[in-house]
Amino acid sequence: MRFKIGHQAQVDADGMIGKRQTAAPRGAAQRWRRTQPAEVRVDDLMSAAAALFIAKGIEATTIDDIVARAGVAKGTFYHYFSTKADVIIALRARFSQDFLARVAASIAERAPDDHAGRLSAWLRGAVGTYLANVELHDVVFHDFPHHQRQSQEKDDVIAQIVAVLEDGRKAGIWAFPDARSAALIVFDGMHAVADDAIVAGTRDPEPPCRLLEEMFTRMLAAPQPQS
Amino acid sequence: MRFKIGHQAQVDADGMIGKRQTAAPRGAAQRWRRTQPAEVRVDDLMSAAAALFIAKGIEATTIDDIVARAGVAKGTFYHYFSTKADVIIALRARFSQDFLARVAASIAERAPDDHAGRLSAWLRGAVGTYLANVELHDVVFHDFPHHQRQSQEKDDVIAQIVAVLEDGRKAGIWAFPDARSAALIVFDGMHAVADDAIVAGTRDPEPPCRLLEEMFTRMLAAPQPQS
Amino acid sequence: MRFKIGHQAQVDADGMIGKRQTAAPRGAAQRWRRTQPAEVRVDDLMSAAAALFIAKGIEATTIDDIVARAGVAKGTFYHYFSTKADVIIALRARFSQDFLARVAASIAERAPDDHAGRLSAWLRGAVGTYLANVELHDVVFHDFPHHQRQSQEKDDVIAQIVAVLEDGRKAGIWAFPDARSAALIVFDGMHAVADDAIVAGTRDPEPPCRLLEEMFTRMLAAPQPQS
Amino acid sequence: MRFKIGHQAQVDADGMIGKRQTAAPRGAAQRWRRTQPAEVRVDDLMSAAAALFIAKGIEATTIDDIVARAGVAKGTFYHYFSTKADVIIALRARFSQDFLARVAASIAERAPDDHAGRLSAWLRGAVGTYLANVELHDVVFHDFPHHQRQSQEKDDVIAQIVAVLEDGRKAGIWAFPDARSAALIVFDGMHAVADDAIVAGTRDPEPPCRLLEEMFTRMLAAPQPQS
DNA sequence: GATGAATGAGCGTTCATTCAT
DNA sequence: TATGAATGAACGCTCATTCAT
Repeated sequence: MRFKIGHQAQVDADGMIGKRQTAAPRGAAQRWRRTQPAEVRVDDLMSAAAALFIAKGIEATTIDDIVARAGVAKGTFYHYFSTKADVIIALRARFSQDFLARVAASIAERAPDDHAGRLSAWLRGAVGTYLANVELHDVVFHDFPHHQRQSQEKDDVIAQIVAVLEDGRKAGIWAFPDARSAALIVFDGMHAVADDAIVAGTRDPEPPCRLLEEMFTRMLAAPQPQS
Repeated sequence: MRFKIGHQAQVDADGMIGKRQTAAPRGAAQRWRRTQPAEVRVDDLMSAAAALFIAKGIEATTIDDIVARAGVAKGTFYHYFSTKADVIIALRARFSQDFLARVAASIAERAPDDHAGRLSAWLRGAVGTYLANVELHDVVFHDFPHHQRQSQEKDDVIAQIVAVLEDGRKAGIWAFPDARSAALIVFDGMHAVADDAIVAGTRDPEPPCRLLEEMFTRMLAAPQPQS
Repeated sequence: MRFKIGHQAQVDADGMIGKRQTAAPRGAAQRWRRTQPAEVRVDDLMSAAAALFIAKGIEATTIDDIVARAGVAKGTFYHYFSTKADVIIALRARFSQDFLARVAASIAERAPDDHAGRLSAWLRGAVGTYLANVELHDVVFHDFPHHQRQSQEKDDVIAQIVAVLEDGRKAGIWAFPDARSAALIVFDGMHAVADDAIVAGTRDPEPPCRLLEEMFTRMLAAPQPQS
Repeated sequence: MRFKIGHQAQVDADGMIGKRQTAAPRGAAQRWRRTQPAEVRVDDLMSAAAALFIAKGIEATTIDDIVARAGVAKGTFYHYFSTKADVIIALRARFSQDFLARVAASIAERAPDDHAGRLSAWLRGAVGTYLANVELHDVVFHDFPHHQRQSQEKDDVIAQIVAVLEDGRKAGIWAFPDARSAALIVFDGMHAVADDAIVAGTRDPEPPCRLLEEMFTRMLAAPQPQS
């Protein structure tokens, strides 16, 4: 099964975020057009860049490398991006949209009042997507110098978690002094534990997910009313 | 009050990590020595680099900038460091040593069996030091491309937290499925909340500290035995 | 009289190997084109480099010198050559092609069965071309560190001599234990005697040519059959 | 058997030219002296340089490399040599002295009137020494930029050959238009054929020696008087 | 839209050499 | 003699960006 998210990239059943595989290969029924729709060119360039960034690092990747891999001329790159940093920003946006979409899909499978289940779904969706795309994640979120402490991307994800948490609080099963802070701990804690799993060598998302579930369940649990 | 940590840097009462201010200016009683003890030269170079990295970013800082600020010739830089990246690594080590030392000092002020107090001390020491040195922290831990998911530096801090947590568990006041994971959540959660405080514009460590204390206290609390 | 050899360089009646002098100066009927055919740029760069190498030596010649003389930007140099050593290699190839062509032309003027004449033609062609281009020869064959004991260039020339010698042997006028060795002695002996002539101050090719002819004629002569 | 030549180096029975192995190792009966006799220091430095030049090439060898290998401080190098080129020149002189001495010894084994034998001895001595020391030979005679077409070193060897040839001419067994030219052909021809043997992969001096003997014997042979 | 030759400021790094001790 | 920290001019090379076609 394959579902399309946004218009730039797609997430397949394995949670891989990456180069779009056009169902109908270009040039099948028509002659090879040197002129491609902007969308396709942009996508080719971004995918080429992503692959190279992952393989050799951002700094070591030159525009020449990117255009060579994308099979276009140097000037073409500058038709679509004004700067190398531009591609990274675009890549970051694409990554985030996909992450958000996938995690949202994961949450949507649970009943609206299954708060524990929704948190668990968030964790499983997030860890799964993260583990499946660490290299790209690192490139767009860490290797890019002068990273922003504050970013729209992170804020969007935090908002997503906050929504889940607030619902649980309203239902009386969770309690916390500040939803945003709790969400931040959930988000960064998730990354920390997932990273550790990677270092440990396993890419099986189950163990870190269970761990995170237990820790955060305790952290968020509303004090039991005295009977 | 001023206390010396290690031999390369020092942390003063304000928690600032940085350029050593020599009490007795060099050359007081003697002629200006072109030749300085290696320690001093290295320190000068590192401090100059740190200041520039913070001010203009790593990439934008040239070796020329660094040596100009340190008041030495370009060759001298390469006498002590083999690469620009070398300084960053040295800076990272220095930062970590100082962080560790300061937090350790903070913990040491509490009684060995005051586990909650020790965790609180860790949090306050960590948040305080972090807030006081974010710029340098960012430079050495984020702006440097190809950061390591796994680093000795982080591991050392994690070990420090693990020690505190294990003590509390042995005392029966805390429970958690895995000490290392708990420590990772504490460490990265601390950064997340502190970062948020910075974005919010306040550098007062008190609010984030309280928040973290409450969240982590719940997360770690051992279930109350049924009476 | 001027005849073209290959497409990169030419040898004029004086036997000078070097900068192409375009008959019709570029831009005569058209506007000055910043963009030149690759051939022309490469040629300009190589000729500028050759002149400078001869004048100041390879090491002392900087890329800046070369591009200044060629009237292009530094980047342009690296558009066509990947390294300073690259130009030298190209220069070497160009030199050899020209040498080979010129000597071949000299030989071709003699009758195919005039073996002594062909050897003489080789010697005269070789000495003449060599004396006319010693400086460039030295630069590309001696001043370049890590010269190869074995080179395609030398082998090509040796093959040329071997062909002449073998023809003479088949005709029964020459005898030698090993054609390649004989050719090597002819080639290096030629250089040695020509060098000595240069040191002696004369650039008149006649005396060394006569000397070489006599020596090699004796060396190669088949023993006279007893009548 | 071991015989000493000059005061700087020695040639052993195998014809190896290289680092002096002091019979009585320094420091045997005495304490290690930081201060060494100038001779020893010079020798250590030259040998260290030679080894490095052979291993990594002249350009790639830095003064730091040399002093590190010789086990002295940088300043010490400049006590004994004023320039990197200086060492090469010294190495060249040492090489030539050894070459000359060894070949002279080889010749001296033949009777003064055994002209063919003396030429043969020269060839065998020269080829043997050359093959045994090609790497060093290349370094000091080829890899050094701006080589001199005319050098005292080469002239000395040429003079040695000239002496042999003239003796043979006076004895009436050889004839040639010019002794110096003949000697040059012998010298450079020897190098050419020896080089070819190296490329061919054999270091057995016998085959090239035989070849050279035959070629040069014919080249030099006085025409048989008509009976 | 697409090309790719040309640009040139800029940077990290090297290393022979000096000289105060 | 011997040291080795300090020097700093010099250089090769990079690469993002432009623009005429």
